[in-house]
Amino acid sequence: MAADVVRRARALLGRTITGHGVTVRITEVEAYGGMEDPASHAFTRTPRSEVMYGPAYRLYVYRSYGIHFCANVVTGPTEIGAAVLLRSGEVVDGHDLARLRRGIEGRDVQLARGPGNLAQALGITLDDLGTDLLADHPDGEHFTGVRLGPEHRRRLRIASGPRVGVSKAADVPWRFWIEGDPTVSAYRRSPRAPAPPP
DNA sequence: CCAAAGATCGTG
DNA sequence: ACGATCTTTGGG
Repeated sequence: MAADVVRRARALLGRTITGHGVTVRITEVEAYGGMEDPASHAFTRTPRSEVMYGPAYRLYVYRSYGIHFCANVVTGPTEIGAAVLLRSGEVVDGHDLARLRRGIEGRDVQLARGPGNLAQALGITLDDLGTDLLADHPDGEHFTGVRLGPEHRRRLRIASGPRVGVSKAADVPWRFWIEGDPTVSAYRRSPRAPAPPP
């Protein structure tokens, strides 16, 4: 369970995800342990988080601070509610569209840096809630949905640390990123979290 | 019914 | 350090 979502979180690093014409290589993620994890939206079962209890590799999307969307990969098993928040990525295709959606030019490392920015670059909204991220699509036509790319093969140097922005379980080191990658976001502790241990 | 919180981000 | 912005959640 806990080990499972962590393993799947780490396995998402280096893998690509395509959203509505933009593809990113995932460089930073956070694991959330579902009903056992006080920081998870699935800690208490509510309508919002219902898809988290469903089958693995579906998309869980929520609105953050009324402003952004955040995209998560549900990791199963069903009824547990575990999921992985996609925090940052490197845009590898659809740069123009990503720049347009983000309203910035130039600094491409910032196109999908941070979960709100990543979802925006991929064009992910609540309309995409529940999407099967592994469903294959007929090729030949331009694909406009959301899908994960093939599993990443090579070994990566992975670093870890506490999750960003959570007020509960604030010191659980379930944030994972590709060491040294410039697209990884900065750590920010929640102001509501209790003081860190010495 | 109402109040509060929130897995953020850009600016100052 | 702060505000934007709004949905969801939980308490009374």
